[in-house]
Amino acid sequence: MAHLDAIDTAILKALQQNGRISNAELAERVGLSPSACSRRLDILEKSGTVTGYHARISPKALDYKMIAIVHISLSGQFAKTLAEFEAAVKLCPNVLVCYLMSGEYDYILRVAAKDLEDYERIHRDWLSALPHVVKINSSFALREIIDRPNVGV
Amino acid sequence: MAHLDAIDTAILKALQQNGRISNAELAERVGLSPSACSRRLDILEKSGTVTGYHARISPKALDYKMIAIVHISLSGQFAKTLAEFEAAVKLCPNVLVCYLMSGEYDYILRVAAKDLEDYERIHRDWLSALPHVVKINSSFALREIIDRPNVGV
DNA sequence: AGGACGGGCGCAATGTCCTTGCAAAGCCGG
DNA sequence: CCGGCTTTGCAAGGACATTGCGCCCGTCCT
Repeated sequence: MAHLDAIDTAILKALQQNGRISNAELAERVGLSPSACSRRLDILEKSGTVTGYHARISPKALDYKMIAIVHISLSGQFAKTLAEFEAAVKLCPNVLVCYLMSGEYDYILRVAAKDLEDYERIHRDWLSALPHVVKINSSFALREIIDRPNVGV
Repeated sequence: MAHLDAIDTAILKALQQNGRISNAELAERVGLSPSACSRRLDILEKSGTVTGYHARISPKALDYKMIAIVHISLSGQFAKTLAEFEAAVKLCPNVLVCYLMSGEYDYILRVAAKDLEDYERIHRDWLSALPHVVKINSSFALREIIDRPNVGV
């Protein structure tokens, strides 16, 4: 992942906002010929600077109407304890985000569910089954105020 | 936003995973001719089912190395209080996610910062300036375990 | 039951776009 | 000042997106 100049940054910004823009328009927007732009983007992708392109789907369309924020504490902080927990949590497809945190709880999760009944199932079959957990605290999102894909977009 | 059949769902799933796939390959993947696929996608976009396409950039490349989770309590739950807070929080570009929550705190925020100094600036200039706030609790992500763009991908 | 209607499909054509080779221009170090 | 490296713009060939058109199938109404 080499150094990024102003044009690279412009390419990344444009694709953050519209990831399905054509290469021709992207080139025009950053002030480059299409071929040069395509080659730069190719480098950005292969170097891992661009990690992927994803469509954002209206959650209602997919029937995931519910977001839960789950705080979890483990029974210890040994590397093995953390590793086992993390390996297990990665298997749950409803967990969108998981961070190891500073502060009162060890992990914070963002979980998507179709409804309360679905969340009850996820909680029972997945979250409660995670290893080394000593405390789970679920809160539910009442309303989404902001959900930006990236900083400053 | 009309009803989605199996092919629509397949289109959405494919574009969730790779939002820059060509229409030709998308069509092949869902078992449709390119023209039919293009027309379906057009409908999905215009109906608001697909809300956008976004490149995912390695946070390190953009120098945002730090994620903070911020819990906030307000001085009341009146609609006007909430509305004023929400209007203000939307203006901060570093706030990636904001939910109105059930539970102990009123809002939960996910904030991106370049480093601790940058976060201190955001906290001072933005978060502390939000109206009606009576309590702010910041925790920092030590490590990212999962960050999925969508459910089940 | 039969015909009219409409939604959705595939095919084909045209215009646009992506990609790769190539030569020239810029940049840096020796 | 020169040689090598990088990156650019241009051109060509092949792939792709889009739109019109005719067809098929399911539905509704008589």
